[in-house]
Amino acid sequence: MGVRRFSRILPVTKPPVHDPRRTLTLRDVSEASGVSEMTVSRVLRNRGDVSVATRERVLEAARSLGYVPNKIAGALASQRVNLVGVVIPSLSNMVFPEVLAGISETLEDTGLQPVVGVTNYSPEREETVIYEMLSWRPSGMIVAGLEHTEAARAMLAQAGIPIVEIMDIDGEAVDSAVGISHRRAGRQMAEAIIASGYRRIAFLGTMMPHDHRARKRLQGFEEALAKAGLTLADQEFYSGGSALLKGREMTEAVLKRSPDIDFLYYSNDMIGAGGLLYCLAQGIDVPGKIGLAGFNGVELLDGLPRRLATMDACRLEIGRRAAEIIAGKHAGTIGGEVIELFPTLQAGDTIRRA
Amino acid sequence: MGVRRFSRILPVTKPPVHDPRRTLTLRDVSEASGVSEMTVSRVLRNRGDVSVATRERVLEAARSLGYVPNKIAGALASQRVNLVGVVIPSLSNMVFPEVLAGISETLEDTGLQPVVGVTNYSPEREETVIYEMLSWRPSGMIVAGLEHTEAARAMLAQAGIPIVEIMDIDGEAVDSAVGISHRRAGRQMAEAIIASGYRRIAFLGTMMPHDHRARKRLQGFEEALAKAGLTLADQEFYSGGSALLKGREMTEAVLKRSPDIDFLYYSNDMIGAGGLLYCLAQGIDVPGKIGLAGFNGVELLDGLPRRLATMDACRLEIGRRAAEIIAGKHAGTIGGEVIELFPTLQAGDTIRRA
DNA sequence: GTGAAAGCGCTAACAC
DNA sequence: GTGTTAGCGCTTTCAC
Repeated sequence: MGVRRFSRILPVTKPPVHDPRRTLTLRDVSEASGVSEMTVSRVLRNRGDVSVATRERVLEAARSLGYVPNKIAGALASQRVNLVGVVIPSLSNMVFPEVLAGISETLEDTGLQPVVGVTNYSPEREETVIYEMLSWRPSGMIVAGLEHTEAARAMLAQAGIPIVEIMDIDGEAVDSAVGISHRRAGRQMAEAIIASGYRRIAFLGTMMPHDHRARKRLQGFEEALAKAGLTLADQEFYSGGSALLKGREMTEAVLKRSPDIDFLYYSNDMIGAGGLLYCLAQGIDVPGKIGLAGFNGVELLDGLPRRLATMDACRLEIGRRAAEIIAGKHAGTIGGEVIELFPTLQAGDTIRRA
Repeated sequence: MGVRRFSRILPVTKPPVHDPRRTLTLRDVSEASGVSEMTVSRVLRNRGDVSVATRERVLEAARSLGYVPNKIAGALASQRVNLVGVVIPSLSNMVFPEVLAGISETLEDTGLQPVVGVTNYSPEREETVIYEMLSWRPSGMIVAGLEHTEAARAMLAQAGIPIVEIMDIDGEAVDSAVGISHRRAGRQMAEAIIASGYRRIAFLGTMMPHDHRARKRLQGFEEALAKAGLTLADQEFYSGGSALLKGREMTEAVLKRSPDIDFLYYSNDMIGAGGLLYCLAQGIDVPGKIGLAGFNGVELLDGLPRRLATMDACRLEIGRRAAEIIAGKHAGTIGGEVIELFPTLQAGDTIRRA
């Protein structure tokens, strides 16, 4: 962004607010209310029987002092931490916020709180994030993907808490897993495309060595092509920048280079949307002359002039199921669960009816 | 999403992995290495002088055991927590992930870690999130917006740590603040629009009673209109659903209802983009017959057939500055800073040149 | 360069 | 129903 910015520091109009004074403790509430620390603790946690009178006195004291319990001390003493670590590669891909939404929603009435860590698709960064999270002794961990460093896998396996790897099931899980088979998804899309009569098929995707799920989709896609005696007619990769714009640019590049292409398979909906806008602007007959498909089923597609073919990645459901496993809602099981979800192919308006 | 899904639970192929055994402690490392707990602690924190030999022995023991330090105990003992609470209204509005990126980037080499909480634009939820976060005794808090419940303000003020309210500076900050004046932003956009000769101006926005910043922009916008002797010719509000789609629908509704409208001001870029796509599809002369403008400067706009006029909200910069304040990089100040950033108006291709 | 003792602020377990 | 005691696993401080 080559945008110039100006800033000024306004004069301080009031005294500094955060004098690092000692924060309040149970003892303070105890003294203010004339009730023992232990009973104060009970009131504040709604544990055990406390007379209404004492309870009121304690709550009043706590409220008027502005007491906020120290969970660090509480967690150390009780050996319980109401935190669930969630490790994802990115927040700018809307897929992950949606998974998070599913997790939060399900965790809401369990007293558990998700804590998010972002890895930017870097295995080393992931290892660090996992280490940092485990050092807070969370009640469970939800980690995107099945591919981790040796050390990360070892730490997770050692942690003694439920671990759920999400999004993908094509591989070996540390403990539990909830996701779809991306390889199968790629295969299915290829089969649908071939069945609709397309033959000169190109792939356009991200150049991210660590996006294993995109890689597996492409792999499955090529497997199905091979079974039909086909190979990819062209490929184009990108990294960084506005996905929508990259989609336009890559599409233009591919169509200029290989004018006889009749199908464009994108590794995600955002670049697919860019490609769709480009084709429409060029007056290309979609899906007559050229068909298009993406992956993810993102909400954005609803607003486009034509509905891009895609596959729903079951994001919300994945989040929910993973959270349920952590919350121990699957009675009778103690880890080791693998839940496969099955995405639906939405043909939209960019694949010819077979 | 009316998508059917199927799932099955695959048979467990391996023994459950997370038997909740006791996790390792410093003592375990101490015993395994034959070095005192204290020295082990020093090695693991790189504190004080330790002989190379002992250091090696300790690290080897820790590594082979797979020891992960317990930060809960560490934090309690040292009274230091390397966490920074970040409270934002939403993750699905790309604005906030970008602010987060700025925060993470700046915090990276300070040893501080951001922990994110999401409020869904609910003041009560915000109060809860703030309470929960403060109970972990973070080193600082970054909170979106200046409007909070009484209790939330009180807690923040009491916490004894640096508090930075971000995004907005039109109001009273608890401690420090970094943001732009949304009222001024609305005013500026209105002035630009009027200067370009538009007169029949409509507003299209979210119906979110707690989106104070959108409200302030509209307010500033109307002020500037009034100064020019104008009032809004029409308005339309929405909530929920795909913003891009809503943008199309709202635009259609407004243009049908008020055919003489010559400008559409959107409260965010996403609905603005939907409106733009609608106008282009209808063959409306943009910006000749109708002008359009949004707010935020989102990356997505780069991929659209035409560049929507917008104002950059300085998201990355806001994140960076806020993090710098928390990290204590503004030497000589102890809170109470207010940093105003000045967004740039990007006229794009959807406002007539004056 | 290394170790021993005390205690961070809470809660589990038990007494009364 | 309420209080007392003993830690939780580290780090601080001070001694050696």
